[in-house]
Amino acid sequence: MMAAEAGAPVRCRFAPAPSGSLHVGNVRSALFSWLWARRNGGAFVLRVEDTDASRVTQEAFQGVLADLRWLGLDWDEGPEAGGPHGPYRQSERLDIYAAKAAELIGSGQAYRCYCTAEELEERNSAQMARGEAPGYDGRCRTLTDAERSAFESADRTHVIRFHMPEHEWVLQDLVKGEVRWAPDQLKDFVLVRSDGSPVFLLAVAVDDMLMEITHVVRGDDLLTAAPRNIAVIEALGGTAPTYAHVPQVLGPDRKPLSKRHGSTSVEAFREQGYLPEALINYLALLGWSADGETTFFSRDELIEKFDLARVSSNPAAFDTDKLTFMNNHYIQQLDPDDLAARCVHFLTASGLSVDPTLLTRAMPMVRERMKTLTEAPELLRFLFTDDIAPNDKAAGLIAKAPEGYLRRVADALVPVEPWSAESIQGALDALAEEEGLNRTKAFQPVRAAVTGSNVSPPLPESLELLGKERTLVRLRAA
RNA sequence: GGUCCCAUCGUCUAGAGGCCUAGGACAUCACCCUCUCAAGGUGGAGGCACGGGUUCGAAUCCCGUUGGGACUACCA
Repeated sequence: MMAAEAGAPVRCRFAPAPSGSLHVGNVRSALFSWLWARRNGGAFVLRVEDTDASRVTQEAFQGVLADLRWLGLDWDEGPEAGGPHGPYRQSERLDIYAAKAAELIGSGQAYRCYCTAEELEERNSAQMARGEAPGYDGRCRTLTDAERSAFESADRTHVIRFHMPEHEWVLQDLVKGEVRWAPDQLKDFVLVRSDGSPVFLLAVAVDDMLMEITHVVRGDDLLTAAPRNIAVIEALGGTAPTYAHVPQVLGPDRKPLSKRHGSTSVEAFREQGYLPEALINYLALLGWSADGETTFFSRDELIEKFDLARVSSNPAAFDTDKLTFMNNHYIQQLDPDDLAARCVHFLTASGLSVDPTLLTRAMPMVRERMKTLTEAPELLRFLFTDDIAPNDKAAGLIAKAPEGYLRRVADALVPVEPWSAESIQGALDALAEEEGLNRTKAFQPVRAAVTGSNVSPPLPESLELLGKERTLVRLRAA
């Protein structure tokens, strides 16, 4: 149960089940693992736990890879990257697990167990009744050859069960600290099912050992699996990695985050207009902090500052408001070309035909107004369609405007040259003064007539981008 | 039931015995700025779960209680 020898290159891994898009809780584990690898100049290994092949589709598998790529969590070894410890999909490693299971039987550290489900259940409840910790009692551990063949000829199926060494287990966890289990707490467990398929406990141990993983960063729901992982690795003559069990990510109700809480997948956040930069920064701060003061970290700063030893051991609730705040911050950081490129998808998805040049020019006036990219369409709609039927509030504003005001605005704008935000504002202000209107009263009807909404980006800038022709047409139509 | 993990503002956290009349951020409230909406600025309210110890001194150490969570599978 010793950590990998000091000085050895750090190798971290992320081992998701390919169940479609990644859950943000898993992403945080992946991020911490990735950061630790990068921080130490080590390798990040991606391994896919797809032994439950029946439910794994190629699409789900690709979804996981796509999520990691979108987030910028690149892997040095794994599917599509290759590496010296492949294959990296567990479904392609079945013969390896079988060989290791046979090896354990050969060395007497695992055995065939013929107990039926009914028998196990019966003995379990008896243990419970006696106030003992339930778990396998070791009955088949000492079967004689004769007893074994009797079971075989009676057509009994068997599993391969690991003989858990009966001593105290001490785990030095990077996040949880020292955790101990008494000798009678950890019972013999199944390595291979009766149909010959490996169980998670076998596959993980074998893979972590063979892939020479030095640090396992994963959710603390697996904390009690650690001594069993370690036991199997040691039984196979390997050196167990160091573990870091990070607490679960909770929902607003403080229950472990799940689909129940709405969209929690990377794909969902992407579709809701969140930036990978924001998601990464937010997730990094969920359970970790550099100093308690700093909020924004670039990727390089995270790599430089991240420390598993500073990861909090208490569970954290996911707060969409804070993520959204960070998203707005990162949107403001993007240059117009980049932001525009990221907005295109959302604009076209809502049926707008986008002029790329115009879109880029519009970015400076909307970027501090967008909390998510999904807000781009409503903010910029007026630029990319001429169907600008006023909403209720806009209609109200137009109705309340002084008689003929919009026509006079149009007339006042006709001579404006050059057609720039500055000169447009000058013309609008001059007219407002003549009419005895303050800016609110003067601008709102124009905004309503030109954009169809009571809310829009700054008016003079909007009119500049829209162009004189379209502006005048809309004013006269209203 | 048993074992293990966890417990600072609503939320994320700083805090590793005196620097804490507990700091920062999100959210919230007020004000400022202002052509709408944002963004930005200033300020306010808001917390050490409870009870015992240890100590000159505890958010920090120990024990207990309470409350969450995980595990206890031929799930992972």
